[in-house]
Amino acid sequence: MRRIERRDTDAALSLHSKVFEQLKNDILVGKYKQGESLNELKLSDEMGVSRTPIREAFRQLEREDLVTYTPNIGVVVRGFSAEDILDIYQVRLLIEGMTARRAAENITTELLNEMEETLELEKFYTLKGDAQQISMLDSRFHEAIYNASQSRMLIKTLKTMHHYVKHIRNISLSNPERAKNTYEEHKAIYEAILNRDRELAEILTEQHIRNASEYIEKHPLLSKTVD
Amino acid sequence: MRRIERRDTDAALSLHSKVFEQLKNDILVGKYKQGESLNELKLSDEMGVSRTPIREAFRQLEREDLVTYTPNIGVVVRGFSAEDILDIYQVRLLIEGMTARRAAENITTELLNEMEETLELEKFYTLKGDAQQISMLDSRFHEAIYNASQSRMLIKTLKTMHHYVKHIRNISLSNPERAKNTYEEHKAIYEAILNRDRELAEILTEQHIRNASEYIEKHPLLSKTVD
DNA sequence: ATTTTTATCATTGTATACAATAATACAAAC
DNA sequence: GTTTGTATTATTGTATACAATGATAAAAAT
Repeated sequence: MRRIERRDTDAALSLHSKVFEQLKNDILVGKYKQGESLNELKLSDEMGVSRTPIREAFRQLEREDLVTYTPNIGVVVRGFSAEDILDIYQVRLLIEGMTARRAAENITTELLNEMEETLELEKFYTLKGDAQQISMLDSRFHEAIYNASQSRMLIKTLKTMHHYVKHIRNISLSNPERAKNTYEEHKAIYEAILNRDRELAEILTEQHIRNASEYIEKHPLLSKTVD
Repeated sequence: MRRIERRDTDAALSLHSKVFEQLKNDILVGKYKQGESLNELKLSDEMGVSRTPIREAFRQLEREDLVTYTPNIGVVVRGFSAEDILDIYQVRLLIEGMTARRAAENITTELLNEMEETLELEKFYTLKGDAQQISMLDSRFHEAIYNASQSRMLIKTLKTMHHYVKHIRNISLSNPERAKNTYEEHKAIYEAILNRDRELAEILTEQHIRNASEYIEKHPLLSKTVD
């Protein structure tokens, strides 16, 4: 039983936001399995909060497509399948290239610095072999590109998919060779964006996604259903 | 033990769902303008419900990117700009073609019938010149393709964008010539999917989006900020 | 034994009460 | 006049109470 507590560091966040993050994570790591229905009273008891923030989190999970909701019955977990993962990479392949192109056009110096710093840290932890940190930095790198694209729809779409991607990445980046390749590919993309080379940024990004996708397809843990 | 089935005719929507639909619509038609903050108590008073369903609707609007939320302060309307509209059509151009391709591969007879019926009605109302109905049927046509694609991410992404698109369509389809062209283009796409011609379905859909986009760009009402 | 009905319980839906935080107005200090 | 501090008010955040609906089990009817 995990209780949600207010600490000084996250005092700004409201309970319903924390409940949302918690439930999202729990679903993604498989604590709640596909088809399982979530009970408001039980959850509020476990988390030490009332039903109100639980319900508000449910409405968010519903919009993020992580649960399905039926009036007077409640929410059941959707989880995601191997097909969903392939789906995500197909869609990413389609739109992340364009996002990188837009980033090359519109990126601010602030975000360029953010990317540079992220890359340096990524290099450091890749040498060190810290998969957890690498995965986190990978996310930061990609999100910087999303934000740089200046496209509201691309940002929203990619960020929504991203919480699925993060989960997958945790597995694929535990392979040191894939981690090293990822760093090299990121570096090349960064330089293309730095040089405002739209065409190259797009091509390299597409290749990067394709590589990640191919790695996943042949990975035994990920080619099977993940719920 | 008798199995109890839930018919979809007895919609019995919960209040928070209705509040969500209402607020979404109000934002899209411009009742609440960009930057305007939404007051829970005021809204619950106006709508004759308590704050609870209002807040739950807020959490949904937040996830749909229609408002921005700040803890302890509340939500403010995001609205959408001319750039956002161009954004939407650029992203649609990128992914609806692929969606149609997938639909051609995976569509069920049930959805084919749905498309056919939609098209017939569209023809009827186009001749009649009922812009309201045409717009609704246009949405139905595209959503049938989304659903046929069997891709969870494509469905989610496109449907999320779709509520913006619907609003734009209401304006562009009031032009009888554009309405007629739209019908012809839909019919061609339908036949490509019916014949399981992936390539053609993709190409025609891309062209269809491109046409719609071009019409919008030169439309005086839509080339300016719409909030 | 099976089905139907009825009663009971569990769970969700909504309203309201209270707590915590932010916004505002006003007064005091400089 | 501007700024700072403080009291007041408005608004959001959460918990709880009650209502409505669905699920379940027992009883009655066939």
